[in-house]
Amino acid sequence: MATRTLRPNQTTRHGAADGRSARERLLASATELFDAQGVQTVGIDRIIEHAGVAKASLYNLFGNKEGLVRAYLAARHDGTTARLMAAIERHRSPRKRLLAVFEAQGELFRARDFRGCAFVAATAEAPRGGLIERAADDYRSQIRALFTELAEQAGASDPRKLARQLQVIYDGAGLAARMDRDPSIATTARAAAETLLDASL
Amino acid sequence: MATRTLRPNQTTRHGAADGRSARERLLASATELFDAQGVQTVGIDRIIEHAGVAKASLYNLFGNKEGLVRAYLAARHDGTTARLMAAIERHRSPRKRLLAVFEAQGELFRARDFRGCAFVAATAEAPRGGLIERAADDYRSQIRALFTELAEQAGASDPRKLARQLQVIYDGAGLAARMDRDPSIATTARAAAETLLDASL
DNA sequence: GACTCTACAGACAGGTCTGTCTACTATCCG
DNA sequence: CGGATAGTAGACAGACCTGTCTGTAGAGTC
Repeated sequence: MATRTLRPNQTTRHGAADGRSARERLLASATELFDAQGVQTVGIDRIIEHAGVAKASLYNLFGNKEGLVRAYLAARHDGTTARLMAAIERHRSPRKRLLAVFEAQGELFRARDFRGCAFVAATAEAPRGGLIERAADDYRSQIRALFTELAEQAGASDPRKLARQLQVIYDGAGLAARMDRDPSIATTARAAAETLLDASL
Repeated sequence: MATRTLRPNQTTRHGAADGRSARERLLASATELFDAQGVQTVGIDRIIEHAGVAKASLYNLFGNKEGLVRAYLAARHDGTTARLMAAIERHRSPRKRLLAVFEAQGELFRARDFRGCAFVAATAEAPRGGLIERAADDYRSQIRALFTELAEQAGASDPRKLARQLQVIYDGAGLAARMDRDPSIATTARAAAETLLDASL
């Protein structure tokens, strides 16, 4: 009874022990594995083993694999937008608020386990027109709306055009950071954003 | 014997009939399916069925699935760089040559079957440090060298910095075109590239 | 005509995948 | 105590995966 802690995420039934519920452990496990190896590559069995959770729990909680993927993407969506908003809120001047997005992105890149945008990876092999594509569309339109608002407040003469340009840079930086395994691309992206902002006034 | 043309890619042995060898048909089939559904999702069986080729031929010609993926990526690499070079060579002025890259990219986006950069998709679920990642690295460093050369010739004060910025835009445009299913992003990218070029002189 | 090369057809092994199902159990709440 | 809740363990079906193997056949070459 005392010697029960065999695996890191082990628990004494009912999701107690480390305080995390089966749902939390599954989501954490899925996030880790999906990020590292991709949604298609990682199977259910590996996720539940790593989480120390029964397969039935996964299907009770998420319905099927796609449900788990959606939850994983939703959590990422919320986390990323929260991060960006927090970085923006640290500044008053519209110019600094806009550029703060690219600084927050740089912090993300520097995280040791950064493996690129989850939506980009997930949609690469997902069926077209499915729920995963929809989740990605939602995420992207939210980011675009954010850039449009920031561009307006910064006084761009054509805020939509600037917003599109900024999103291209945001996307490109995220992609380059992953493909080249080079977080320093964020400073390049910030500089480019600044130049485009100046030119748009 | 006369009624032998059942499937589109059917042949009368020895790669004759439609003139394409087993290798060509496999590569065309793999390209079509990989582009549409992803490297992990598409299995060997579907490729050979679609190509009208025996499984043994695939393994004789490419060794294994990874070999086929590499050939697919190599063909894409050559095709894309050739396209870009051709677009560049149509102009004399260094400025126009540089911007021609983004115009060529726009043409690519407008192709009906555009599904984003194959290297981005393939590396999303490929094992790290493997041959696929290597192929992507090669491709990217070649594109970077191209941008650096164009930036030098266009008279940028810091050609490397401009090249990195341009590659970010190039990457971001390709990603946005796929994710948003919107080829018009190419004109946004071209405009951004022009602004950055002007600012870099 | 014999030989070699290239290709086809398809069975097969061994493994992995998702998703379902049965049976059991610890904890909490009333 | 007695149920409800939330979980565990693991067998199982059915599909699909990669890769190997055997056998056959057309076409060019000597």
